[in-house]
Amino acid sequence: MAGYVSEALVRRLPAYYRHLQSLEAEGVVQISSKDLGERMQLTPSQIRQDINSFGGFGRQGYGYPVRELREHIRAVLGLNLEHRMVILGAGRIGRAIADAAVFQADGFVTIALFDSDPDRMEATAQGVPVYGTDQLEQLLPGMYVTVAVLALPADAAQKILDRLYALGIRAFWNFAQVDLKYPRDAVVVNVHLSDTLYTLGYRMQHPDSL
Amino acid sequence: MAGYVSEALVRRLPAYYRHLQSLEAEGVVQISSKDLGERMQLTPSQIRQDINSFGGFGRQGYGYPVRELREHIRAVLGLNLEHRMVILGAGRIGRAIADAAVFQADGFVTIALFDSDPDRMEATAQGVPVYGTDQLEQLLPGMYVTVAVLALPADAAQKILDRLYALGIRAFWNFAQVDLKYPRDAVVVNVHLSDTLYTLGYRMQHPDSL
DNA sequence: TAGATTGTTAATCGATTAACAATC
DNA sequence: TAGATTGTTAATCGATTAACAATC
Repeated sequence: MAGYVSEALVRRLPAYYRHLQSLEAEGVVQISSKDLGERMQLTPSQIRQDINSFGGFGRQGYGYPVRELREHIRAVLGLNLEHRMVILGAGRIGRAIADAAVFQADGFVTIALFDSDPDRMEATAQGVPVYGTDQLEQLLPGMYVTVAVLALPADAAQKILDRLYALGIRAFWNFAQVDLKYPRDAVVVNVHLSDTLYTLGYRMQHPDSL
Repeated sequence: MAGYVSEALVRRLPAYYRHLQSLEAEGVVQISSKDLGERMQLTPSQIRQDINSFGGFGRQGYGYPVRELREHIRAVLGLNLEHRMVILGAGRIGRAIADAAVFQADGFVTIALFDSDPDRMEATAQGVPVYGTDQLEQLLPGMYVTVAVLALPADAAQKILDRLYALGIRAFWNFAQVDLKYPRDAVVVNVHLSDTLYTLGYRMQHPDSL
């Protein structure tokens, strides 16, 4: 089904984007499914299936054009749009995200942070302002943000999500170690750091598992 | 195949552990596949298949004992062992990980950080020391660490991994935005933050995709 | 005992791999 | 043209769901 992006492919898309970016930086202009597969640790067959679902990028006998393909995937991921973000929680994680140039380069710009601790109101190193969480309802409507980053304790996350949803936010990047409840029209992507650490613990004991 | 943990289940294991932990904290002593499935957003059928692969925890007519099951999964994940870690890169991410109590509670203890920038040699807020990366070969053997956290720029990560592998480290928790090469007896778990952000970008445009 | 819920087999679904004709 | 490599169909594999007998 051309145009349809399977759930499995959605998960691989960032890796495609990342590898095509480095290939482009290396000056590679075209690549075969065989070579790309080697680089990404995927079978050539899978690469062809995946890329084919975007439509006709390939040229028989030659391979795929790196730049075109990267640009297309960039658009599919929505990285050409500007995504304005607020960060809930002005601890180390929150501040690190606010100031990280990598995310800004991909269109995710932090407008402000919010924290309930009066001792944390100092702006970030890059000058992003921090406000009190009690000012959320007052300030957020004027900020025109579409994404909220949840960088606060697990027990505070659900309540804040509900408040933000009520204010119109529909996309959440969640760093709190908890599975949140949310309406069907919201999108939540979790970064459960402990989960990845547990996986490491498991794989250390079962090194042949992959 | 009892005893065999499928790759798909390995990915779900941290979520099982997390949910069983909260259930235990709530005082729930036993739970049915139906209720646990509702909570974890999995079908009861899948819950039964999953848990059954650990052996006979269930009791027909009653359900599963929460504490026993949580303890078993904890052991499967290797969280009863102490894992001594060093962190490469004493930036904000590195320091945040070193001081985070959550990871220590699960047995992952940071012994030291290493950085190549002389301006970053100050110990962390919790008093974990920082050393120069040039001292790695000298200091690491006496630290008895088994895990290395890569919290440094993408272009430095591969070289450091190679050095650490030569020093006997076989487990890596990688925060650098790059896919690393490593021998088959090493284990690398990636935390590609940008990747999760790309996924968010995609899902914001395709909210019905899940 | 009757009701609830597991353990387990069979059916289904989706994703990956293999194969090869089409074609640049 | 000959060689390389895609696009696409078919075969395989693995994971999920459905169903129900076993049993607490």
